[in-house]
Amino acid sequence: MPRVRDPKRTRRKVLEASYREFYRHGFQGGSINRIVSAADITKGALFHHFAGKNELGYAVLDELLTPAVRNWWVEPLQGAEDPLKALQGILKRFLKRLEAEEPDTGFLFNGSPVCNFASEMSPLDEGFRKRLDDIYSVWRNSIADALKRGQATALVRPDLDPAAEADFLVSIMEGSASVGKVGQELLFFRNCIKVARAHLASLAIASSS
Amino acid sequence: MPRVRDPKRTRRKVLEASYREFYRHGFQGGSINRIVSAADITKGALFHHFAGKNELGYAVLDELLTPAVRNWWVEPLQGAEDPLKALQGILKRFLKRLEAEEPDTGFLFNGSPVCNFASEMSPLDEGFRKRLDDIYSVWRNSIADALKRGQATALVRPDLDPAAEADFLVSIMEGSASVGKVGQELLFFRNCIKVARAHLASLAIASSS
DNA sequence: CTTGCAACATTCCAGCAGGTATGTAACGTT
DNA sequence: AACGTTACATACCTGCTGGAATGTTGCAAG
Repeated sequence: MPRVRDPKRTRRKVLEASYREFYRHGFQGGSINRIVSAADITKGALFHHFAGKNELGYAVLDELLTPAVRNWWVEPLQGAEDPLKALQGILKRFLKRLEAEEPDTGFLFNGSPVCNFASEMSPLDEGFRKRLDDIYSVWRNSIADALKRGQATALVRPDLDPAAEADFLVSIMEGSASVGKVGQELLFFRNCIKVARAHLASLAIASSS
Repeated sequence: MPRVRDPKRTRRKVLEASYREFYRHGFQGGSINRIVSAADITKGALFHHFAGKNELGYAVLDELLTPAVRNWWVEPLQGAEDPLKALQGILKRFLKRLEAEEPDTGFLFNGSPVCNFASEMSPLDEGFRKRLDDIYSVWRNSIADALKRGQATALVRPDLDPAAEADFLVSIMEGSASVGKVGQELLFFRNCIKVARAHLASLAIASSS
């Protein structure tokens, strides 16, 4: 019997336990029973807050992963005057985080949460596909818009296609996460980021100063 | 009862049906029962040829996906005198294949088979991780070696890191497959390949001819 | 011609999956 | 203080999963 009632907190616990479970075992491989015991609640509580496993996955995407993308990419980019510098900064920040995280629970071992959902569920369920499409659209648009602004202020080469560059960059991020988790070595990520940063540098208008 | 006995053929049928099943539903989401009925055999036959579900997945990696990577990347690269031209050719060939495939069964909807296995299973099972690590190592080494040869013959800029470039390229291929399958539009792949080809072009030694 | 094993086919099963039905206690409302 | 609703808790259920056990038949060697 519940000693104290705190629906917001309960919902949060379920959501975060679900995130960890799905991150580790995948969505289909993730177990409701394990989520329940990890969150230290009961199945009745879970199904009171969420209609089913799919809705639980949707909520993880909507309420945890979408904000994470906003935090990592959208916000840093929309406030920046030099988009290329901002992108370089994001990559640097990302690498620092990789170096700081402990094994087994982080990016280096489990890859990108968004990409994992996308790989597994987007061909299987339209609800997942739609939400993932939204996430990637926001992500890509934030980069493309920043590059466009950079072109307008003569910081970025005018001959390149901002949308194509954005697609390319997101692919690099998600691809390196998926491939890198197999080898589980930081060097792989360092390599990808090194080349990506050189590529970014080549997008600037060559200044003759 | 079996009318004709053809163990090689039976094994092949199981293997290919398993590949399709795992490609569509993932490994954990893939069902042995569906494989059995799709291959039009019985469960006894399947377990006669394969010790369990994991071994079946291993066999798909070893006998189907490893050869595919060799065919698409290793062989074209090891016989080429100009590695950059060869890489451009592979990208062209890949795009042609994307344009030719029918919906729902192909790359555009289901992504890269190797990457799907990697995303889902490499953190969960060491047998999978090891095999996937081998596949990616072969892939990356074939690119890195080709670039090194290009440096030796003064076709590729000497200041770049072949291993890092290889890691970067593989990430692009796998990343675009994972992200692109969400949107299911050819334009995304065209964009990625366009930028990738421009990047490849920038790796050549600037000829003043 | 039989004998033996490989190549299947058939049947069955324990376990866990997601989900439901129902019960009960906390808590805001009037 | 009585009531109704929200927020849980407990127990249970059906379906499917991977896999084991056992049965049967083709086929090649001796």
